[in-house]
Amino acid sequence: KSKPSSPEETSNLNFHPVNNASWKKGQKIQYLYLSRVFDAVAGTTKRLTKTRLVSNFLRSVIALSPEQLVEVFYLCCNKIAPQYEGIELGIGDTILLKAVSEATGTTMKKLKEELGRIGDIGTLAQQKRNKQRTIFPPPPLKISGVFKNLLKLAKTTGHKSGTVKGDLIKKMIVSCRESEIKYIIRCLQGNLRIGLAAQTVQSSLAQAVVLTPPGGKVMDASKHMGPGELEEEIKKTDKIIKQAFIEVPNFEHVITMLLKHGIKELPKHCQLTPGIPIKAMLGKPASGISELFEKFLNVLFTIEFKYDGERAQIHLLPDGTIKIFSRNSEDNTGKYPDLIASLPEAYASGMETFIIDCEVVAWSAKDKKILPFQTLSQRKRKDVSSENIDINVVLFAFDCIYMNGKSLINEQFMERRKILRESFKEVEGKFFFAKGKDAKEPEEIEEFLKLSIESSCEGLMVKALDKDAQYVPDKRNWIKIKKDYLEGMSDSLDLVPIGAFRGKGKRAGLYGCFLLACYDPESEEYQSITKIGTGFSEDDLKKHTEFFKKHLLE
DNA sequence: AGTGACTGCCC
DNA sequence: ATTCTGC
DNA sequence: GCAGAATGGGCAGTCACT
Repeated sequence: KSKPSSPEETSNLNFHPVNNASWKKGQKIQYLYLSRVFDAVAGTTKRLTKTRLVSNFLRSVIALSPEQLVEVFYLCCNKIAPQYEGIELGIGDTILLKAVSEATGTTMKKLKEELGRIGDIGTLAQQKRNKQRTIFPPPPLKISGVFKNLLKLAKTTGHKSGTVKGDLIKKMIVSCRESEIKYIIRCLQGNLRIGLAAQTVQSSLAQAVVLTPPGGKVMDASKHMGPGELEEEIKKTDKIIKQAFIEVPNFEHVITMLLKHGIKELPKHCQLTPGIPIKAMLGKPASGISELFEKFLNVLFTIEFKYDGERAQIHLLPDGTIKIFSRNSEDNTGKYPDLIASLPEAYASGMETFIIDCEVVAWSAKDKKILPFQTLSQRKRKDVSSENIDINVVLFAFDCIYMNGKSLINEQFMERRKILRESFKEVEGKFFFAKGKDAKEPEEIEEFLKLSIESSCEGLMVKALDKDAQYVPDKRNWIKIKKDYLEGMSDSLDLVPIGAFRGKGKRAGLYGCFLLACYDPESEEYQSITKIGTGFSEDDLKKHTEFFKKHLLE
């Protein structure tokens, strides 16, 4: 109904990755062009449209500037490096506000005031920036320049790093045009907030390489395809690309291999490798035991204790090195030298390689009992050595993803569990298997849940054994049962809202969360207990905001 | 050297 | 982590 | 049901300031 506002917005049918691109072969791509795509993506809620918008841009990058595809991809995903490399920006809202304040000549007080209404530092900065008069046009920001600056920000540490970082951000801000400033800032916040993230960007890449294959002369492969063939190709390619990112969650590696070897050869070059963490398989909440039987009708399943600790994916590399990764693929190797020292007691010396999935739990050696999460969280995280360990820990292993050179992710859990149990043995106070039971009856599950709570666990994990029981990284294919989820079993508190905080992003203009208190009759005071910000429908939020606006005390 | 603000990462 | 929402 | 974006408490580590 409306004319396309940018080349990238035109449909696949009409889009030409070279003729419709805003830049020419061999040029550095301006960040402005990407920010225009982001604007278009933000302008729709339809994921198919978002995918098409991004894929058209990626097609131009493939056709004109494949050497910049990695950086473009990183910026679309709002990341700068693989998680396991531990590269952090070290920039939060406070530093950003300060930079915006200095770059636009607005006082912090004024900015904070307006931020309450607008709910987004990026949008706020854009408004302030548009009011400034620029004497001469700043040099355009390039994608590679922005990306390099992000890495530079991450590398800047130590004394006076705050000032250096602030100056670099300000320098970028003053070069911004149109909505660039908004996305630079949101990028620094680690929150693009345009309804675009990893999954959609990966789908966009798949669509792009089908239509405009890397290294070729074909600009629009759909022209040579029969009806339905394009959709089929895209579906197949989507699967291959996503699998590649699952097995090697390193954008640079996957994209380099994709450009070099093409989509068909990609799986060969992106395989699960000890030393590179994969995303964890997760659980989704069940609200009752009956739910399990609906889901696992005629399917074997098992129930395991859900330990209250920290996830640990442990790798044995061919050179004998052991590495430990967190739930979010952070490298926690340096945090647990004690586990690394003791783990070899749990397997035979002939072991070459493995990846196992465990929970690290705080442990009282004296009482031989597990301790609460709170205790574990007090453990040192850096420069831990055997002398300065104050919080003792123990492992509970529950899955095996890789064993002696062979990936097990496509094996059923029944088989993986068998390999885990055959390859490891329990070591008192150091290494245990997660307590489990292949229960069949609701009563048995109820009983086991009770036992888990009494044993200082959070509840149960429920896992299929021999059907649809592969290890699927990043998917919530397991089921978790905590007593809080169950009707009548959760602890509840009657609290009174005594304060509210303005919402951000899609909650801008509303109260986004509330401060709750408990009345103490002795002191005749309301004592604050906690904030709460989930469980509200959009309608609830609107109503609460209207209501509380009428009852403001200050 | 001590302290508080800020950030990132666990859940 | 929990929860809601558009597709 | 997926993907994304709101939101929570609480800890250790880092850096600026005194």
